[in-house]
Amino acid sequence: MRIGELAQVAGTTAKTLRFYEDQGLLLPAARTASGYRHYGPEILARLDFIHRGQAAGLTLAQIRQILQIRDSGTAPCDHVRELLDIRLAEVDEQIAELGRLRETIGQLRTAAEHVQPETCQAGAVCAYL
Amino acid sequence: MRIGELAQVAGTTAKTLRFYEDQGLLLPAARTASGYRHYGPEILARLDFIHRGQAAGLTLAQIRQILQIRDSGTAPCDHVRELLDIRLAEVDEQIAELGRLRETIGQLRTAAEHVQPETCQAGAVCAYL
DNA sequence: CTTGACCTTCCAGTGTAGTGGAAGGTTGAG
DNA sequence: CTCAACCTTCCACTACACTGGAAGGTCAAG
Repeated sequence: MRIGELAQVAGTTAKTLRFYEDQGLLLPAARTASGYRHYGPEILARLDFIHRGQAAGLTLAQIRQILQIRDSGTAPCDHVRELLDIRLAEVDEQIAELGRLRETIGQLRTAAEHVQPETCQAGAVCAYL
Repeated sequence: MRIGELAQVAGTTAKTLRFYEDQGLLLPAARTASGYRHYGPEILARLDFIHRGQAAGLTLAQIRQILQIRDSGTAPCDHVRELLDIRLAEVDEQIAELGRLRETIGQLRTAAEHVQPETCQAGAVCAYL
């Protein structure tokens, strides 16, 4: 499979595949005599893994780490569990923070509802933000 | 007030103040004969406004827009209300999305709990991600 | 008068995950 | 043989809000 075909099958772009290789997420592809990359179908599992990792909100750096453990011959189970725990805690924190932000903005918006333009004439930029 | 002093009083850095001026958030500061910026105390209300806007999750571009309306002599009330509404919807959407992500990751983590390393030996990168 | 803290401008880099485009080589169908 | 469609590398750029550092000018205390 050439890079464009793989990109189409995997639902990405040739540009992104080269980028992934560059970033160490894909091992350097085999080349034809003329320098074209060519791939076997087993690469699809790796790309699917990358996509699943992204769907779970892992960074490419984290995904690369898992792949490198895998490539070194070790099962990355423990590391993956650890990353999922970290990610879970991060998401919980983000949700909590956004909840607080929502509260703040909601209050500002409520206060802004009943303000007359005249009140805005003060020296401040805006009375209710 | 010189820029360093203002930065300290306002809880920011001189670098950031120059950046804000550059970005159009602060009007060009008056200069001394030798080229030093100097500020009156009224600048503090503007900086506080910028900080409140950031705390509400507005981008500097949005804050600049409000300030420019203000600077043009119009009360920015309507625009601020509109921005708060948009921001509220964005935050709600982000919270919803993070909730879905949390669900996904939680399920992956639960599934990963009871996996034996041997299961990882399959051709795939990782059985449970 | 010197020294150190302050100020000036300008250029470059941070992190994330790519995207855009130029310049040039290869492939395969007609 | 030609031509479009594909491939290659390399460099620059996106958004966001700054931050770092170089090179040089200014100010105030001692």
